[in-house]
Amino acid sequence: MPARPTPASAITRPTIYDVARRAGVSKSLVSLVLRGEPHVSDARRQAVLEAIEELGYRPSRAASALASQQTRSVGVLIDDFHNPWFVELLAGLRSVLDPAGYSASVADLQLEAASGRNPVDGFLAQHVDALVIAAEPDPGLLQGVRVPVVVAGVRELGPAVLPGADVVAGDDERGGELATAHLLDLGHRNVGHLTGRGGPAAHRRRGYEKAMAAAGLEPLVVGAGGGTSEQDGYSGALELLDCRPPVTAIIAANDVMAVGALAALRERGLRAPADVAVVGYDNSPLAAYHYLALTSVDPRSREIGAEAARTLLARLQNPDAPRRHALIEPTLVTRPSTAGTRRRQLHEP
Amino acid sequence: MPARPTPASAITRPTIYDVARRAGVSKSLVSLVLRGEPHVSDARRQAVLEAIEELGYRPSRAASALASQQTRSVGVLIDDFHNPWFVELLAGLRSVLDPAGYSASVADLQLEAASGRNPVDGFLAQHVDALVIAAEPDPGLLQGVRVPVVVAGVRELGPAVLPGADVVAGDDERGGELATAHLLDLGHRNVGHLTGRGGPAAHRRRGYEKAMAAAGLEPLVVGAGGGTSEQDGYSGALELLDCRPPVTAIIAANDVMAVGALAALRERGLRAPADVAVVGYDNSPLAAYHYLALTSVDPRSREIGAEAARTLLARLQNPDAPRRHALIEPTLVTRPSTAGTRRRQLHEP
DNA sequence: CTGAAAGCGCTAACAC
DNA sequence: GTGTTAGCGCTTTCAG
Repeated sequence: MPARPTPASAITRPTIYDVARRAGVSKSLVSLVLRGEPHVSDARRQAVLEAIEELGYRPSRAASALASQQTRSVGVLIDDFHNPWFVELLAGLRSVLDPAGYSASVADLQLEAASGRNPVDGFLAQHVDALVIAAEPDPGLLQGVRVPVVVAGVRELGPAVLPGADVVAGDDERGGELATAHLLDLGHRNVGHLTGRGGPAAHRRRGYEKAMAAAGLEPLVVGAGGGTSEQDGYSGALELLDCRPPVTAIIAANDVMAVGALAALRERGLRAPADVAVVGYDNSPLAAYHYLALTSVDPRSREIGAEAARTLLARLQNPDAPRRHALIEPTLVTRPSTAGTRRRQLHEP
Repeated sequence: MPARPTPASAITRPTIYDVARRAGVSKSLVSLVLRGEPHVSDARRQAVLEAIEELGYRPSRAASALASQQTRSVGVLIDDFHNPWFVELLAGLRSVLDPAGYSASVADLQLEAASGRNPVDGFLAQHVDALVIAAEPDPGLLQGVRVPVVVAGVRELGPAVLPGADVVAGDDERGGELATAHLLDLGHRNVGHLTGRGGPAAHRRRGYEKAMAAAGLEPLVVGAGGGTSEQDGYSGALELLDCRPPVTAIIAANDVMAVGALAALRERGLRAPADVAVVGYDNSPLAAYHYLALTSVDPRSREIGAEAARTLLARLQNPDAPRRHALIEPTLVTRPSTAGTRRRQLHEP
């Protein structure tokens, strides 16, 4: 039977076979060179490399995946592309995955949900070798997943929904403590906290409460069960400012809420840090803007990503290794929003 | 020769063959059902669907791509994940691509460059059926690409680097005019502009200059050749504020620069809009924060994405159709940063 | 160290 | 309408 004619629209790309002929070697040898096997003579390796170059050859991932039963790709499930913390996470992941020859395929849970599809199914159809979950998805989504899973950044998900998954997360509780300790050090006593739904917010809140209790102070929390947007931070902060005695410092569950708090202060004719100090969480680009200059807890997302990738690689290597549960230590980045002590000037150097 | 043993780590997923056996039909029939062909009896179709359900069968994209020579996927090249304008673009793209059965694979130019790889090569190895370029990549990257390309959002790239590519972009020049006209309407005469490198900034600037000229006013531009970050906006605005006569309004090439301008105002003891009105571009989430409340030009990125996807589908259908070059009309979103006229109060409703 | 040969799971002719 | 069959481009034994 004659070969099927290639579709008119198909671009006939050179195959491993063309490379082999051009280099005067066999197909297998080309495959060996591509995979970086050491047992190939330099002369032939050179010939193959040149042929690849001359032909503009690019290996077909589809063919290689089909033959080897692995794609050397991992699916990364992000919560929401709007929330830029994932960018650093991704950079960290790739810094480890790339050298190991793995590629990352990214999906946004919000976007997928909006299209009514299951992002995990998509990854599975793609035959990803493993999954990184950097979100808090509906538990059902992960049901029946048979590839290794690493939960990155979100501490909650681990033991509950995914008994087998490794977890690499920021120590949000520690971060909450850090922020609170900083304010207490500055002499603040009436420190309020803006929280919201979700695992990370809950841990941050716990850290705050722990540090307050340790100092013998009464915690003052607002926003539990609500959202974590700028609007939520704004209305929560208004609530906090109406408390008596008035708060002299506010810790927000994230930077965006902290920006909302700044708006609330302004609306009340107050300034940060002169009247009320403000601390955010995430150390996002927002926090560094001159106009905002927020002291913020840095969860070190890049580290989390890199560690998650290392964990993944180890798991791929040894599926039966004991589960890992790593917590990355956050750091505090101080900026003018908490500069000096109370009643100091706004525009610090 | 005996079948090669499946690797220990491989998860043996059901194949089309298993489904066929289970449903009591042939493999081809299963394939037909999957592709939604109409010429299949309802009884058999039902049987196949049930078998698929029972087995938890998921078609292998690798196999299907290899056999059909098309992946029904498109590569989307974003400039920088930190800049969230791509989120809306992507949502627009997917709103059209999803129903058509295409999936989108996203890469970030910055991140790829950092790993020293060529994102376009990655897409090509993945055998994407088409490319959406939402960035201004090094011209060399696109050399020798043989799949259809649509340039989305960036007007410059089109004719110059990619003679064959369709272009769907925001009308940045119009946006610049819109912003300027708004300020002129408000009675401003000394309107300064913060610009920077890149095609979009250049068009926005041109719109500004055109509108100023039409009103018989002298344009005042700062930052040409520089960056477009918050820091650049900050230092540029400082420069603008030192001009004589002093500006009463500033148009920034994007929202982030506008935030930098706000910081510069504050540092000079000025306020927006009471002393100086400020306009951004992109209508990003930033602009909507209470604390910033920036009037901003909305490029309607979601529309751009949807239109780009439509263009792509049309091109895939008919490779020889004439090139399209669509410009999406931007809108202006007014907020307190330009509220009222000059010398009015800050906190508008 | 190299070459031959057998599929990976699926699609798309073609014959039944 | 339905079954048969020959590959898609690559990896991977296994024999030279």
